[in-house]
Amino acid sequence: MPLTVLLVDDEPLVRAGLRAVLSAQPDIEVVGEAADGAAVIPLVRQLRPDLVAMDVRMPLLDGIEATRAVLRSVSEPPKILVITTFENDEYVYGALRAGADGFLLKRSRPAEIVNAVRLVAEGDSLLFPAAVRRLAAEYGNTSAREAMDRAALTEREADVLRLMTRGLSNAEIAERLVVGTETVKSHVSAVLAKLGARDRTQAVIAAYESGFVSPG
Amino acid sequence: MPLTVLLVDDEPLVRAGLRAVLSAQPDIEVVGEAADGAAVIPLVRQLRPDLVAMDVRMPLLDGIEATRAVLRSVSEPPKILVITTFENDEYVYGALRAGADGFLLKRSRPAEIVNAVRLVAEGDSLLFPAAVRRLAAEYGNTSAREAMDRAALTEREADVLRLMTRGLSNAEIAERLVVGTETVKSHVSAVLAKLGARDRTQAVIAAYESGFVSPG
DNA sequence: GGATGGCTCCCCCTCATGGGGGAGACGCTC
DNA sequence: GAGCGTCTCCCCCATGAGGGGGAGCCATCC
Repeated sequence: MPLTVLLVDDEPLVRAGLRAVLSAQPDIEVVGEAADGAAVIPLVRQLRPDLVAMDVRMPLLDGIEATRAVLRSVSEPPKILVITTFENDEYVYGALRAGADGFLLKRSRPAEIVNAVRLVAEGDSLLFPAAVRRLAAEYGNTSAREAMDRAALTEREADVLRLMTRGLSNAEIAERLVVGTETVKSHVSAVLAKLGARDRTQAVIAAYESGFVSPG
Repeated sequence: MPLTVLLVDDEPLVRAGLRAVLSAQPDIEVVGEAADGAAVIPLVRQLRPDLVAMDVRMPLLDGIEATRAVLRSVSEPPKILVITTFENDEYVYGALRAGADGFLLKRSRPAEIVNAVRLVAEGDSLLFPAAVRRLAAEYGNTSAREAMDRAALTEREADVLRLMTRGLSNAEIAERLVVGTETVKSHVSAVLAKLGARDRTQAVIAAYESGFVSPG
């Protein structure tokens, strides 16, 4: 059975784009659309989607209030993926506090969007790596490392990512961790998926941008 | 005899900060200040400093031209340490090509600033510290200055490295720069050689560690 | 003029990388 | 006990990446 998604955005163009990107996936089905937050609750009750992809800035009822309302009024609420244009959107922080499971930038590439939908639907939290640092700053007493944990990296995956940021190859990481190269490849693939990275270079960039590691 | 330093920066605040940091060292003496590049040459002739700490972006005469002018017009030129606010290094690489001996980010910690001044004054160069050391080790009796020259990126190579640090593939870089992928591969190979990196991931790491780019 | 260096593009080649599957062992929770 | 997640390892496969060559064009410098 496919992954069912409800789209909520006041811009028809954005909805059309998301529908095109997501419907192209065999395992994802867009079951409905809404143009504002007020229409979300009845649609969620009626359609029972696995995930709601929702803009944070909308008329009538914004993403924060809509998220809160959905979580209150539905017994088995869908996962909620908040969509935003800006990285440093204070609305995102509010939405995450209200219970959203992750957020995504509108300018993300299609592959990243699909990846984010799948990850959040599967229960992992997802924060766009470049924004983790800012969120960590906003949370104040929360460390960047803890914010990174919201991206659901396991201990071993974090070990692997750390060695990746030292420039090690898979074979060298395997030697360092005393495991097989196939194991390292599994972990690397998991890291790439969770960070929304296409290759290890992008993963290292995400690690620096997120504060997972710092220069010097 | 103390290490004599001439400060050149158009911002009085920066000069005051550098003076405070450097004067606190018993072996370093700040012998003069200048607010723009045009004032550098007469001051160098008059004061004969061991080292000039110079901002790259200045009115009238920028750091690149000032560096070139000093090296041309003085028989025994001082070491030149280029200071920059940004990791966006068009100017820095221009200055290094013009003959500067190293560069430093303004946001460096005081200890790093002092260290950089001492190192450059002693004849060591600061560029990509890790890469320079590797190159020096590889080429044995090669001086640090020669190693740095090898590590001085051309403009095009800097362009490529910058796009590498944004996670782009060779094909994407080629598209962005409107050249062929073979050309990009040539530049990438040159960048890897100059940075002492084995692959693009290590090059990106070197870029972050050196301040060529910075997170956020 | 010749030399140098940067930018461009081409060939061939090897191999690490990453995606697609799957599977067993272990420890945890329900 | 069953289920789940993590860690471990395996297969096949396509391809991007990087090394080692070479070459032409152009600007600058001597």
